[in-house]
Order: sequence, then structure tokens, then C-alpha cells
Amino acid sequence: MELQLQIKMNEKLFVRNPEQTELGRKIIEFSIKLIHENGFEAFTFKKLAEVIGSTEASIYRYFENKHRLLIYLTAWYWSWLEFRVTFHLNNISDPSIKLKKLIQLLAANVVDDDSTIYVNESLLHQIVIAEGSKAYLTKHVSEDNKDRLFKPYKDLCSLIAAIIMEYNPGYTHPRSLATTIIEMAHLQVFFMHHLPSLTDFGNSKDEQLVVEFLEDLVFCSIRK
Amino acid sequence: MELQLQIKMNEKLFVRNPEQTELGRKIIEFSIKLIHENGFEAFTFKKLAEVIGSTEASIYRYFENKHRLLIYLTAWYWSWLEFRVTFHLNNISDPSIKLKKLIQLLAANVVDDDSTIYVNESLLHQIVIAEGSKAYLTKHVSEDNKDRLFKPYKDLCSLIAAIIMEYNPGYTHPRSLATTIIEMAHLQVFFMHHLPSLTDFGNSKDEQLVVEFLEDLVFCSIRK
DNA sequence: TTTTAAATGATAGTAATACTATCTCATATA
DNA sequence: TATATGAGATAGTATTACTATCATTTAAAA
Repeated sequence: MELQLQIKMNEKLFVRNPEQTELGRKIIEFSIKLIHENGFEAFTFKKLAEVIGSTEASIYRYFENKHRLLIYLTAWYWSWLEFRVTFHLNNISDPSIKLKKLIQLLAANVVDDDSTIYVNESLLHQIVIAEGSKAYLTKHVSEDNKDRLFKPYKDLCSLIAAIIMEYNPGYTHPRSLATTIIEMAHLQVFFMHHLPSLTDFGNSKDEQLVVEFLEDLVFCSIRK
Repeated sequence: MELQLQIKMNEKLFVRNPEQTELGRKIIEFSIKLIHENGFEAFTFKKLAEVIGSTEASIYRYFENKHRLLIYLTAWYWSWLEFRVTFHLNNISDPSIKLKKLIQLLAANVVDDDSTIYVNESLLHQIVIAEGSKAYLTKHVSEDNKDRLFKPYKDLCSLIAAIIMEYNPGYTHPRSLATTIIEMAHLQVFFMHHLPSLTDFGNSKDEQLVVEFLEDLVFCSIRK
């Protein structure tokens, strides 16, 4: 069975839908590679145009600016992750197993899954870890939020919060705990690799230890 | 009693020590105001030079670039916070009271405390919330880390981890829990103000609710 | 098959950004 | 009096982040 995953993206995220043309897909594919390689600050549309043999002007026809492209990429990632979570949690009734699988999906390394040819999910995962928060840490968050650019993140948050409430309907902070899980699943991995003394994982570089930390954190908190 | 607080900063953070000259102190004072007003992305040395009636070139004599200045400001903030924490926790023996005070100091709004004339701690606190993570979310974290630019953050992390271990010597993730407290104390406040549906604090805009969330999270986790 | 529209490329240009370099001058210090 | 330090003034460069225009290719509609 060979399926192509298509994620419906908010129209405000782009000027022209990049999924519908060859150049658009190349922009997605190579922006992921370039941002992963050099970081978001060093990434420019000019460099991107060079590597895909196109022009700056052509890329601007797809994305207003590089920040919008970053929001697009993160939004895509959160949508993809929500789909993955929903898929993996299907037919599981025990909310504690759901939560464990979820933490695993969030913190563990991602393998490029071929469900989309032009998106390398593994690289994108690493981008979201290192650059993801820059999508909303801006002076124009509120306007961007009005355009619903962060809806995929919020949807994932809601999904996690719902499972938490399933586990313990009396828990008072399901959403804040959900964002804590999401953000820490990423930040602890980042710290483990780059500022290891901020974690308890030393130089092991083993994402499984982050999973253990989060499981402990979550299940202690929501224990009835 | 009138005391002037002087924080000894890592020499690698600056080209010339800004605390020792009039212009240097102005750079600190007004960079805080400008970054707070327009955000770090829109902040430039040129604009800063204009508002303090100096030149771009003069500012470059103090800081290599604006990113270094951001690291300087955050490092200053973490050092200041560690001092504050140490001060407030002095003579308290009960680690649970220590932890509660600590969470309060981290998440609650800061009032400009006049212990340093040219640093507005209240604005700086807000800057660290919205821009702080950009100091380390870069491609050159590891080199910056080798220069010990993040030592103040790490020191605070160690301090918190030590209190956690005092409370429960058997707890296995004191450092990761410490960074979780620090980061979430800031991020939940940011979300509460700008993306409220990611939290359980609605539109209350009350930092005390973040404190409650964190207390619950921490004490459940480290319960013996 | 022709017409038309859409997508891209080619080229040019602008304002702002992120610097570096040099020279002068005032002031403080030795 | 000599010297070093701090800072202003000025200039210049490469890059960034765009915008605009026009030509050409390609694809879809008539």
C-alpha cells in the first residue's frame, strides 16, 4: 500500500500553495535542508534560490518572507505529528498507554517516513527543536495568532489535554501540562545535545532518557 | 542603606566592559528599552545609537554584535536572579518553602528594584521571557558554551537542582526538573498573554496561576 | 488548434542591515 | 608634558530583504 499524505494548510501561511507546483515542493524540500544545515538566522531566500536553481523573486511568490516559511514548516510539522499521534493511538482505550506512546512520539528521534517525498521529517523534527519557538516568539504573535497560524500546535495541545482529562478528569491544568510535555520533549533533547549540564542525561545522547523523565513528570502530576 | 549591586560578568561577553563607562551603561539601559519595545529582530545598533545620541561604531566597541548583547543581557538577568534567589532563601531551612519562594521569584512579575540604576529589571524580565531562548537556540551554541557564556543560567539550574535534592535525595532528574521550572515559569506566562488557549489560565493574565501550576507540577514529581 | 492564463526566469533596483576602517578630538592620567 | 583612553565623525562594503517589470515557457481551456 502506497499512500501520499497531504496536509491541508492554512491559506494565510503562504502566498501561493507550495504543494501544488514543482518549484513549491522544492522550496519546502531544500529550505528544510538549508535551515537544518546553517540555522534559521543564516538562511536566506537568495541562498535557497541558488541551491534549487531558481531566483529570489520566484520564492517570494510562494512565501511572504522567511519567517512565514518557518511558521509554515512548524505548522506542517505539528499537523503531521497530530496525524501520527492519532494514528498510533487508534484503538487504544487505556489513557496511560496513550500518554506513554505520545511522549515517545514527541521526544524520540524521527525517522524520515516517505509518506511525503519532499519533506524530510527527521530533519524537520530537528528544525522544530532548535528553531520552532522562534515562530511564535515575536512582536507580532497576536496578529499571527488571529490569522490562526498556530492552530496545528493548538490542536495537538488540545488532543493531549483531552487524554490527560481522560486519565484524570479532576486534573486542573491539562493544557499547561500538555504544552509542558511538548516543549520539554524538545528542549530537553536540545539541552542534552548542546548544553548537557542542564539535564541529567550527561553525554549519553539517548532520547529514551528524556522519555523517562517526561513519563515520571506527567504521571506523578496527574495521579488521581 | 543604599547599595549598588555590581554583577561580575564574563569578559567574553563584551569587547569593552559596558559597566565602566557612561556610554556603556547607556547601551545597556537603552538596549533593554528598545528590545522590549520593538523585539529583538527589529533591534539594531543603528537605532540604539540614534536614541542615545551616539554612533553605530561606538556601540561596536562594546559588543561584537547584537546577539552577543542579548547573551549579555540574559546572563546578567540570570546572575541577578540567582542573587535574588539566594538572598530570599537565606536562613530558610525547609526545602519546600525554598522551592515555593523560588517558583514565585521565577514566575511572578518583577518590579524594577533600583539596585542598579541603568538596568530596568522589570523590562529585562519581559525580554528574557520573549527573547531569552534565542540566546542559545543558535548554530553556535556549543562554541558559546565553551566560552562559558551560559554559566549564569547553569548556576541557577544547579542551585535549584540542589534544593530539589535537599527535599528528596532520591529524585532522579533534578537538573531537568530545574530547567523545566525555569523555562515553564517563563513560557506559561508568555502563552498566558499571547496564546492563552495553550494554557489553563484563560484571559486572567494572573501570574499567580502559573505559580500554582508549577507548584503542583514540582511537588507531585519530587514527593517522596 | 488556437487562445489564454499561469508559472517561472531574468534582470534591475532600493533601502536597510551588519559590519570595518580611519581619523580626529577631548579628557584623564602618569 | 606626553600618552593613553574613550568617543564622535565620516566613509565604505557586502549582504539582506525585499519590489517591480518584462519576457518566455508550459499547461489548460475554448
